[in-house]
Amino acid sequence: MNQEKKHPSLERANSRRKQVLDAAACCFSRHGFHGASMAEISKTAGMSAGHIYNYFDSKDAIIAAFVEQNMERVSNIMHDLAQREDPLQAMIDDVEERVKECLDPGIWAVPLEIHSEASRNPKIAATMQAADKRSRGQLFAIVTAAREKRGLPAGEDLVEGRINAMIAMYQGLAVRHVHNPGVLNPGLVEGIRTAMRALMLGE
Amino acid sequence: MNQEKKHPSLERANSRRKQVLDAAACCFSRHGFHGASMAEISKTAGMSAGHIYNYFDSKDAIIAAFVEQNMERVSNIMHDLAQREDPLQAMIDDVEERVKECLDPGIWAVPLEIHSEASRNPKIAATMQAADKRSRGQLFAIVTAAREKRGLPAGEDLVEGRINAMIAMYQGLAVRHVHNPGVLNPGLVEGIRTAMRALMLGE
Amino acid sequence: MNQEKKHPSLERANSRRKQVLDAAACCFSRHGFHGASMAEISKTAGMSAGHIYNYFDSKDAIIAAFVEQNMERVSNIMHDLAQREDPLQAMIDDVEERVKECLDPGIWAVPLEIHSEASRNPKIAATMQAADKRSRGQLFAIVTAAREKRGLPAGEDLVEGRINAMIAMYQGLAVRHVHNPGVLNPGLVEGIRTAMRALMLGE
Amino acid sequence: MNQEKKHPSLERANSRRKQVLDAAACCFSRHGFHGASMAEISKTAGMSAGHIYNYFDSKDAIIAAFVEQNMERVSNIMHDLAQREDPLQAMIDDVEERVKECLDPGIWAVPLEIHSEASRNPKIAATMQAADKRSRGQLFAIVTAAREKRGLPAGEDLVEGRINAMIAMYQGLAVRHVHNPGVLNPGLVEGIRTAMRALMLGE
DNA sequence: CATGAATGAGGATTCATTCAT
DNA sequence: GATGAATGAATCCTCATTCAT
Repeated sequence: MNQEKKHPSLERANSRRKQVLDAAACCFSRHGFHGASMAEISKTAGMSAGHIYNYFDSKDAIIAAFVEQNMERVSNIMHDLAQREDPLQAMIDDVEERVKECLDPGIWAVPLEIHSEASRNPKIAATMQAADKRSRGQLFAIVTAAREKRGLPAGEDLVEGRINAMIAMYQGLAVRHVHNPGVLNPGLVEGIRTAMRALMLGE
Repeated sequence: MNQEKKHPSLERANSRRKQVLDAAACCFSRHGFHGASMAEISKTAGMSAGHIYNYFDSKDAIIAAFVEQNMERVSNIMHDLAQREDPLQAMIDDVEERVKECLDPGIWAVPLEIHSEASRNPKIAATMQAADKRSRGQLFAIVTAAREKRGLPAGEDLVEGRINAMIAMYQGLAVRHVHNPGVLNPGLVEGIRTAMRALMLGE
Repeated sequence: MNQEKKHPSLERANSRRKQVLDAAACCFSRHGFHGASMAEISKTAGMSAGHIYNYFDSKDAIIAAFVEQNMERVSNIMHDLAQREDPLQAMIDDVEERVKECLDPGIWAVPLEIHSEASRNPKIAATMQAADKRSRGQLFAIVTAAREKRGLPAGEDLVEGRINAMIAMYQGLAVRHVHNPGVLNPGLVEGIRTAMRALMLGE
Repeated sequence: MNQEKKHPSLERANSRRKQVLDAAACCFSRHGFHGASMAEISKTAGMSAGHIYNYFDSKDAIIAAFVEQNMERVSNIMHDLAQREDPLQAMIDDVEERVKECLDPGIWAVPLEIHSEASRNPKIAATMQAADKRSRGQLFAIVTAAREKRGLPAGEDLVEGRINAMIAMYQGLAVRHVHNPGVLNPGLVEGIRTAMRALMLGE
């Protein structure tokens, strides 16, 4: 992999890579993965098309880098959540913040493209599934423990089902938002919170 | 639109169109909209690439046909729902059926692709937004009436927010499933139902 | 050749052929030879695309038919000219009529297309060259005789050169007119006549 | 326009553009605009088909470049003519040179194709008409002045009509030559000169 | 490190032509 | 006779990728 090619100055290399990733994020969210040409990305990144290949093996490799980036971000959220005194309540309290994240194109528009891209790129799909599994695992542990602590039913199927419902809701939100800017109506946060309360704290 | 070109035998024409649509659904769900070439679709449909253009103006027109197809399907669901004696309860009772529909690749895998495609195709985006708006409107009327009948709070924002939460959940389910085949664990339906109960019947 | 295929009713066949040729003339003059599809021609002719092939072997054969049609028309003009008492004077007197013919799109637009088509179709080119040669030959005889009768110089090179200059002028007129509708300004006929007088009657 | 895309080495870019233009001229004159494929042009130009698009937006753009090229050439001729002491006599003296230019396929064969293409490409047509108008305007001024100087009638209609006759003759020459290689018989130049003399110097 | 010229495979689309009915 | 469904080759054009400089 070129990504592991030795670049004399690791610092400069990382800066360049970030430059490319940022430019790509911008282009992808505007025109989609297939719609954004390497030419456009290179222009946005302020470097020549050819030079990008010194940092990424291929266009696919760029999206792979996103998946990893995203994985890390989610993992951090999980970690923070685990630190909270009452994770379940925290998830409910944080609904507004989380919803706004979902509706922030800068953050979520690209992941949507990634989902879509995963359809046709098995390698991306595998990476994504792994990341997804890991996140669910983290959540599972957190939720199970928290529910047990509260004396709520915490069967494996039950917890897993609720987690999946929750993730679906958030991801669905992101998906919908891309082309339905009106989703963020005043009642949305309350609606999500209502569902979250039932999912997390309900019998 | 070629779709409106006169084909002497309406029957045959519709059969051909369906043939193409089915093949396209298959190819799109396997390789995505851009990843599926007309050559592949035509081979799957069992007809020449050129001939497809007798029924669809362009590749884009094929996806547009999906949107309409889907629109109709959703509209039917709404209509049926409106007929039910207790629509809210019905939505909860039908969760399993609805969830399975969402997870049926034949039905939903394509819509994910559609969302993604809408990012770069304004025409598709417009069609989708219109369809979406219409569905939400139908749902809104049904839910508002049903909640009022039960004496539940039915403020505009509240109802709209819950409907959006619900739709997000279902759409998210479809999204997730594409690359997380394990979603359909035994607790999922119960999880969704829990959320639905809260959203529809909760104060 | 299909053109020689036996059609039970020769009458009907000829009517059909004319139908196609007329439609083709219309389509060619609007969109050019390549720009006019068989589908368009068939629609204009009021018969199915496939059926045209019962009368013409190919699209090329249609244009070939034009060349012959045109050949005949020109040949008739020559013949009429030869009958005139004073052909040279007649050519000068008829300038206006001839110029208007050149500027009548219905008559000349297609021949321009034919010229253009001949560039890439050697068969057409050969037919055209033959037709052209024949016309020039007829003209040559007429002009030589008439000049001799008047006691004007009538050397082979001289006559041929003047005939070529004259044909060029008329053909150029047709060419120019297609996209320069303003050519027909009040002085044009006089200009052409001035040139014609010099070419035909000049020493 | 890609033609205005920045190419660091203007020199190389122009060389490449010329390479393409030359190849295209060759291919167009052999097979016509539609008959010449980009593949053929690129092979003739000695570069890949894709690369041509770095210099020309489209096949159409190539023909547009010809029109401009030709416009410039004609404009130069006009300019030179205006400098001559006796432009009218100059036009007569230069007939041979001009005729040979018309019959040089490298120069004129393409314009015939252009005329034909203009039929279906309004953009090309507009460019051509503008160029044509400009040339006629230049000629008009030159001829009017020269005729007045000589005391010859120089009414607007008269001059315009003669100019049109003259241009038609030259353009027709080009047209004819494409498929009538024999036009350049020994008397042709004299024939044209005879006509020119009458048009320019005749009462 | 950096450029951008150059490649060439691959895509959507069109259309003359054929043939079963 | 007449249709139009069906074919498939050919066309223009795009774009990820390579490589000489």
